[in-house]
Amino acid sequence: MPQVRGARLEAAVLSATLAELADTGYAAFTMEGAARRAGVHKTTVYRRWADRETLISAALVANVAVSVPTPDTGSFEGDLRALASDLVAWLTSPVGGAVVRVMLTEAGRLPGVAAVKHALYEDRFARAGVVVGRAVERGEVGSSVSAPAVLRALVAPFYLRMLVTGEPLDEGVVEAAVAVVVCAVRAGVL
Amino acid sequence: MPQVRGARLEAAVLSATLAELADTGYAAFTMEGAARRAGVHKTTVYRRWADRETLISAALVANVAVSVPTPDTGSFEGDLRALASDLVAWLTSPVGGAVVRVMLTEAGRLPGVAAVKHALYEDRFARAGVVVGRAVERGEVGSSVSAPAVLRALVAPFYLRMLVTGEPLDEGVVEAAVAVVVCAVRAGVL
DNA sequence: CCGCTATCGCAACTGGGAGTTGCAATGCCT
DNA sequence: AGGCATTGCAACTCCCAGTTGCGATAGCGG
Repeated sequence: MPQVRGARLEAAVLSATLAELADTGYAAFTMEGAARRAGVHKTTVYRRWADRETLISAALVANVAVSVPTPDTGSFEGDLRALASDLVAWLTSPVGGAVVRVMLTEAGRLPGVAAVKHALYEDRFARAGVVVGRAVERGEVGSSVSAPAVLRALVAPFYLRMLVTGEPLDEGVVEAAVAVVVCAVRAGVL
Repeated sequence: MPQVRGARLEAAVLSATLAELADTGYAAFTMEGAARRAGVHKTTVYRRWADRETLISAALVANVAVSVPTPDTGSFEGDLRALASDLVAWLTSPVGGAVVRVMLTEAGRLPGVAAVKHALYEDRFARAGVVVGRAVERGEVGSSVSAPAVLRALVAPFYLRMLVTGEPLDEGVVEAAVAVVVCAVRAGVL
């Protein structure tokens, strides 16, 4: 068993941390468990990350999806579908699911995590603004449509299923959400 | 300082447990902290509840809103508004907010809590079924409307704000949610 | 009013995980 | 091969979960 060190070790520990979080949850997470899973000694973990919260924050921050391209399918409905599909794919992926779940529950109290959350939302709302703006230019929707309201209405059902009811997420849910948003926008209630 | 015992003590400990959960969160919750807040010794807590999880489950179960009357305002929109307002009032109350937050995050793994959650959802869906059924009888909506879909669409925005974005919950949010649902039902997409 | 008993407070204990320290071992770069 | 940074390891303190035995007390019936 060759001793691993440096960047490979760091990546192994962060990955083990995420796996451990997914398995046991935030409350039952232990530094020793993560170290053991990474095949590394506890002291080594503490040399790179000050404490439990710092390690967990780092693992989450390293795994949030960064800038993906803003969809441009040529139609408002197509763009909404693309946005929704991307989010559902992320939420249903093993890593994404674990990251979001932990980030939105106990770890949301950690300042580093809160900052990343905020930046992520800024990005998402900006993206929705671009999509809505193009739809307005095309004359598909009125100029009074609120982009944040559209985004909230679009994603709310996914988080409800994931965090509250525990119901599964599939393409049918995406279609339903898109249909509701399109209908609400046409009726002028968003 | 007179020694408290019996039923009053039990109530004090459960209340302190909820307060402690709201303050520190599930992960940082300690039996000694809850006991101290209740003005009671740690041993006494362990005599009534086997362990940490049992105590937390008991505190949550004792504080979930039990059967409230199903609204019957005479109109579909009025009933939806009543359902939504009740939920928002519960979510924004100190006790309700804490209970829901803890129940939907880490404590959801506890079997006793999961059972209560399930029962609560059954009740909510049944209530929504009654409201939709009456609207169908009145001819306000088509008979193909899905009551679970209506309920999900109605409540999703509240949980999104509470658990994901952290945005405030007020009557404006209720109105917006009701408007979207009414519009979607009329368009036949729910 | 007094004693009986269930209940509570308290101190002391084990066990495990957080976080720290000093030292020996090992990998990597020159 | 030598030097240096990094890792492994053992030993420590501290805090909280959970347990035990005993002394104190409240509220009960007589």
